[in-house]
Amino acid sequence: MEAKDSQREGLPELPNAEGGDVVMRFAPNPNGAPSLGHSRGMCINGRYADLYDGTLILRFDDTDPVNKPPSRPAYDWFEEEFAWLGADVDRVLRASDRMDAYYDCAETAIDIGAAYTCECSPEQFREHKKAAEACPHREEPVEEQKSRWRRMMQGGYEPGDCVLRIKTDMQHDDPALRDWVAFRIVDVDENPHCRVGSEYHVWPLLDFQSAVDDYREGTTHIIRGKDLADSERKQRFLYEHFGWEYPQVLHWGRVGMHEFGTFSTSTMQADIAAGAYDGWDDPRLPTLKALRRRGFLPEAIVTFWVDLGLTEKDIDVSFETLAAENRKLLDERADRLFFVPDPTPVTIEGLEDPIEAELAVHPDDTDRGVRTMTITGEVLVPSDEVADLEEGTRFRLKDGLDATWLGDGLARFESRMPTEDREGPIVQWAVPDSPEASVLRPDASTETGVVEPAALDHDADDLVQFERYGFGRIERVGEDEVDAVFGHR
RNA sequence: GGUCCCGUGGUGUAGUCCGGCCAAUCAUGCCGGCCUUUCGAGCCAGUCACCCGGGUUCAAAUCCCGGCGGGACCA
Repeated sequence: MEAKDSQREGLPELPNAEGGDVVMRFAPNPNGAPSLGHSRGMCINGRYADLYDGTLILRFDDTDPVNKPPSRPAYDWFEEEFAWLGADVDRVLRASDRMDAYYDCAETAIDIGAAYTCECSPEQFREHKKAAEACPHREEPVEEQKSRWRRMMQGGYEPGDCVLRIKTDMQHDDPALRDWVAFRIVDVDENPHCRVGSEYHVWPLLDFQSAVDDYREGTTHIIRGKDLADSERKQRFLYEHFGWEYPQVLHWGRVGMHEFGTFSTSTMQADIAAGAYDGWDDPRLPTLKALRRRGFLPEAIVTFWVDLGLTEKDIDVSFETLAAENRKLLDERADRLFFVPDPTPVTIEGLEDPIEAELAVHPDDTDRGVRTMTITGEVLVPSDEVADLEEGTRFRLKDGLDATWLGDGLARFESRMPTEDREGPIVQWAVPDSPEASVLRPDASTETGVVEPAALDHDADDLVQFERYGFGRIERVGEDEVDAVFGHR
């Protein structure tokens, strides 16, 4: 590492990682498609695991079938997006596969007097909490606790009638930490879990499940949102009961993006269900599916997050910053194409011979060849580019010819390319009978027009630049038409 | 109301732990210019910041105290 006054390169060092054997985990709830927000966790955890040659775990914390019910396809989506972002996941775990381990821990906790079963109603316990006094169940003998736990496990309680609590400190300054709930009973007939159905009705809460898994998997470093700062304080009580060593924790603040607002998966899920969006890859959504669809490269997303680093500030970043990262990469890679939105015909008068226009596939790399289009007298141009042209104005059909606007869909040929000087605007164009094209815009509207024939040589998923229009991704290439999705300028 | 976290330009970010080389970094944005067979890229220039007030010190973005502001969790 460099001296302290040097500019930071990449991520800061992980604290207490000298000994190697770094184990990082990314632990989402698979209740929808991974969002840009999730990708922060994937990128940063992935990068650290890489940097320290450590282990990277993808762990699904899917133990809340009621409030944040996981969704079946989301598990695969997370694995796919993780791979897309270029991270090597060493292990994939699902909390819902590990219920026996949580139960084992619960029983041990009861045996050693670290946990107790509590039949207080939420209201009753709130009173105890407020009064900083133990509830009557806390001090009952272990045998009584075990028997109530058995009753819980055997289905002898209704949801809410009994929970398992971890003993902390009923006088703790922060009431939220006083004897927190580790397990509760769930009505799984009403809320079946998408993977294990109604097999279990006693479910661990996140703080317990996550703590146990972090220990069992040997997690050395946890990076999580500072909204979960209380989790650490809660979990430390559990770790102390068991004599475990708590991992290093780093926090980051909430991230929002001006253009998208929230990254909330639950909100997106609800909006999609309500028909407000066409699906998880709707271009209006900040999901990785949508961004990929718009032609974002994983490297751009990784760089974007690494640049932001790990700050505890709550920040609102601009989509433009992400687009700028992507543009840097795409500018070099994307082949150029002519797209003419909302075309209107223009007749060029005074053209004696057809003009063969040569268009570089990439303006900075002649090795990539040219496309040719022949202008014979009529071209298609974007309506709004000629709408305000005054009669007598010189303009240029880009890479084609210079002409003078005569109004009313007529223009007079002046000179072929290349010419010495240009005056007036540059206008995009296509030849008649060009393939039709549609571009899905970021607001989910569709812009239709024509595209140069060379577009038909592209394949779905190719990333291109429609000159003077923007970067995007080809979504479908048909016999004589092309669908694309707009990414950004 | 309680507990905790955070305050550097328009947006992010480096620097804060270990005070001086910080009249403060880099990116993005914006403004202007150059270049240009793209409204992309590139080049040049400009714009804009250490929340406030005290204190310590020869010296404070950096340490201390007090405000103010924002956020999270809990109630």
